[in-house]
Amino acid sequence: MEKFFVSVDSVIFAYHERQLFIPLFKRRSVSPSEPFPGHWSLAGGPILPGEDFEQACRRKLEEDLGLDIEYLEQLYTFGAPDRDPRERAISVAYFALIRWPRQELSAGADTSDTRWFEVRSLPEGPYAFDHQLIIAAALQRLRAKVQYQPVGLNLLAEEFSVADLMALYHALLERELDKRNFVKKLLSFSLLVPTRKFQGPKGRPTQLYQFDRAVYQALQHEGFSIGS
Amino acid sequence: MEKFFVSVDSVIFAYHERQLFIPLFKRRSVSPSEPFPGHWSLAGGPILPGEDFEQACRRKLEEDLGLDIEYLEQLYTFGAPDRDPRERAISVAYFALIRWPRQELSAGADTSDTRWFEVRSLPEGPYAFDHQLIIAAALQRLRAKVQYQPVGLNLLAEEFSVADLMALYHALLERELDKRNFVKKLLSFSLLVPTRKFQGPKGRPTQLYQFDRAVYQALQHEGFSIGS
DNA sequence: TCAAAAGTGTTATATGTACACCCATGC
DNA sequence: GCATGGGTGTACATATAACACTTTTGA
Repeated sequence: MEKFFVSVDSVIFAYHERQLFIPLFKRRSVSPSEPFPGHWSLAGGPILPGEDFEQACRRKLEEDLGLDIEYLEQLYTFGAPDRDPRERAISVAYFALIRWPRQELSAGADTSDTRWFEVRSLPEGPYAFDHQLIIAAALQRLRAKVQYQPVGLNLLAEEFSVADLMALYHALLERELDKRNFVKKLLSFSLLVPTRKFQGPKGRPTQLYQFDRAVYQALQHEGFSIGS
Repeated sequence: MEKFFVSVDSVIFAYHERQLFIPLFKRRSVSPSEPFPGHWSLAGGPILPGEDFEQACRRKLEEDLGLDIEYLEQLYTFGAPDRDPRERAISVAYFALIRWPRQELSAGADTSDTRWFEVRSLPEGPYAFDHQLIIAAALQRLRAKVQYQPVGLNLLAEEFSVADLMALYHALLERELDKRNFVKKLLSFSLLVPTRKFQGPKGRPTQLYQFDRAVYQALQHEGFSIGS
């Protein structure tokens, strides 16, 4: 009976100024045995004894980024026999949604560089292990998810405008949405609760909203669609 | 860095006489170190070196049931620290769809009893490990899947009647479907290709169909819904 | 008064849903 | 001729999609 190395890796999404970002870590070559020095990689690492997968993800993200996770969902488990050049290793991948952090991110112990990449201009490479594959799977999942579930509670600030929310959908779906139909739909579910008006640097003030948590949760289970 | 036992476990679905079945194995107590003797368990076991998860699933199902798998999809990875009483072990769970086998099933090496259970009357227990949880997750996934993707190609015989297909949906969704609307929808996609008429023991002969593979595949990706 | 961003309704089309009777066969 | 299972169409309700101009503000 075989034993394998098991680690968790997380694809993290954060939303800022109407763009969607993923943080990637540039691996340092701390020891000669660490593979893929200088390659881009996800936040992740081994699971401690007694820890379950989610705890391991949260611990790693706290260690590497000093971040609390809003939402965590198991994505897929990657286990191609040759995915780690050293020996057989499997990765339980998660995808995480977070609020854009206020302060600068702390660099992790085994990384020399953390950078945020807009999802439509991810680096070409090189990527450590099969992390490029994992990122692609996470993006695909989030794109699918946005079509039949509410998304945004764990990415947007507490208060947000309809335009913010719509830009999130736009970033993911890469197609134009109709402003009027979009608002109409959301209001028809009473998913949005108006809070106050906010005057930006330019233009007419915008109405801010919060999600109605109960409705949000209900729609997560029942599903809905946003349409045009 | 920790190493864990890694195994695959498959929840298998097969459709026969308008009912949906899952095979379960009654564990023998071959050696005193094997846990859960006499408990119901899924087909599964360790992964061999050099084998990926899917290969391991297929090998196990061939060994245990002498079956070829039509469709295999990764379901979820279970890794609660206490799920195996012996030591830390994780299970990469798959769900499999197969055509109802013509001949009797062979009993596996480490099982004393294989039984097919209709999904609505699964045994109360006891189940080995967290296999009850895994089965519940698989059923939930198949129920969700049936709502937005075509299902049936890998469960039904090559030729089938609309009533067969509808009964499959009925078994999963546990609600009544409208015969007329059901046919109308499927024909509108040209998902069904008529083949020949079949005279059962009673009643009017029924029109048999095959799936149009190209349309089936397209709908798997695009998604669709069946409605009432 | 201009530029910037936000807000707002109506109509046509497509889709979904409800509903009941006749048909072909074997016995 | 009757019991069994299979087949079929229409009318109504709801949901989606397309579409452009006016409002509020700061500079």
